[in-house]
Amino acid sequence: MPQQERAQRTRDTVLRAAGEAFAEKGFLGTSMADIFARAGVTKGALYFHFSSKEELAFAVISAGEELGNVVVQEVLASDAPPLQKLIDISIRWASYIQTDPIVRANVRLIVEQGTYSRDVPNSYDPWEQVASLLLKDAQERGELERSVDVKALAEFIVAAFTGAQIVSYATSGYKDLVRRVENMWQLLLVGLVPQGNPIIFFSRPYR
Amino acid sequence: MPQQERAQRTRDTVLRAAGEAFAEKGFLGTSMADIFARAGVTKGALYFHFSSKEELAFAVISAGEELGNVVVQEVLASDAPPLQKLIDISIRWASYIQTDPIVRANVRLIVEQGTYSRDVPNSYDPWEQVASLLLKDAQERGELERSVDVKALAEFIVAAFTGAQIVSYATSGYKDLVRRVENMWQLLLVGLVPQGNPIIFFSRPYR
DNA sequence: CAGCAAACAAACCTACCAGTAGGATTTTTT
DNA sequence: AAAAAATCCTACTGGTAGGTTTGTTTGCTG
Repeated sequence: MPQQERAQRTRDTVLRAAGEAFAEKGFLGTSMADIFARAGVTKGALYFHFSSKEELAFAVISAGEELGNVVVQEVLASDAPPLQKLIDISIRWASYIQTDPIVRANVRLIVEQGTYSRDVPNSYDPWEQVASLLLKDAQERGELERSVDVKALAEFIVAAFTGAQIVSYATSGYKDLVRRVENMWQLLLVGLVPQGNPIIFFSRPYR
Repeated sequence: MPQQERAQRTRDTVLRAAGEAFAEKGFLGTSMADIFARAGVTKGALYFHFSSKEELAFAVISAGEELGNVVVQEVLASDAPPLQKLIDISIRWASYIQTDPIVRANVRLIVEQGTYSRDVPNSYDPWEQVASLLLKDAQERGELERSVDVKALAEFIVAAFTGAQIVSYATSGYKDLVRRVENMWQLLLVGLVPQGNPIIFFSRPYR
């Protein structure tokens, strides 16, 4: 990794510029010229830090994943009930998608999977893991119907969230994403949460 | 449109080849050379029928949409109850995605929206319309909880289906798509269908 | 001040790509 | 069978892309 502060800074600006460009135009739609022009950096400087376009893309993906991990860790550390935690994670991640170029690039590059030569090992799996964990916890505490197959539900929640993101991007440029995610939870929870459990609040703002 | 049979045939093979290529590699990932090589046709012949890459892509999208319309019309003409119709449409469309290159290309090109210069007017809307219609019908017949906001539900169903498709592609190349869609319905219907209504069957095969 | 990391600059290379031009061939029309 | 129209073919063009090379300059650090 870079050994000077200045280097770290340029690396970061390149990464950010790449994030913006990839988020807007996708991997193949973005040229290296787009990126280093946007970053205000020369070609040489860029290639000093990232040896290829793919490597740069993967760096963006990783940076996005780290932000995801932070969100998950923070929410898990809170003292909310498990279902509430899951909802919080989804909505906080949704608002990250709305605002952070790196995160937007992350989700777009992941959806585009297959345009790269190597392929990332299943990027949805970690989210499913987290969801499964929390759902299982909720079920044990009687806050989720016992008849529900936790794994299947986790799978569905991740897919439904992904779909909300895709459709929201296409129709409103992510503007209505948080609303869509809240909508998802309202429709889902009707059938899955036993009567008499506490109402779940969608407390905004999240950032 | 072509005036000779021979021409119609080459047009069709080009369209099919383009569908396969776009489905596999996306719009920007596909070169015209990919397409006419796959079709076993020369460049000139291709450009006689389609004057640009974008036009070809839009032709593929249209062809896919037509197949979608056929599915919808066929199911609407059946005598199943409205919710069952909606489920049938979703599952039949899912199996089209699994098997038909043109349909696969259609969904991929639509998700990629934004890589083209012109943009298709909201491609999810027609599906939402159909869903709304059927859900409203179901609600009036007492086969759907009265408290449900039909428009919000339709919106969610379309997004959730789209998500299932995206995730299924990334993880299994569409192999588990039908299963995922069935899973979606099972989880959704629990809370939305009043007690005592007929059980809904996922009768396969659909083709 | 010596040595190395970082950044700049510009020319360069190779591959590929969308699209075009104009001629050849096939089919239809007269 | 001749003319006209539709279809198809080959070679070519202009441009862009990712990435390399070479050489120079700036800044940090010991």
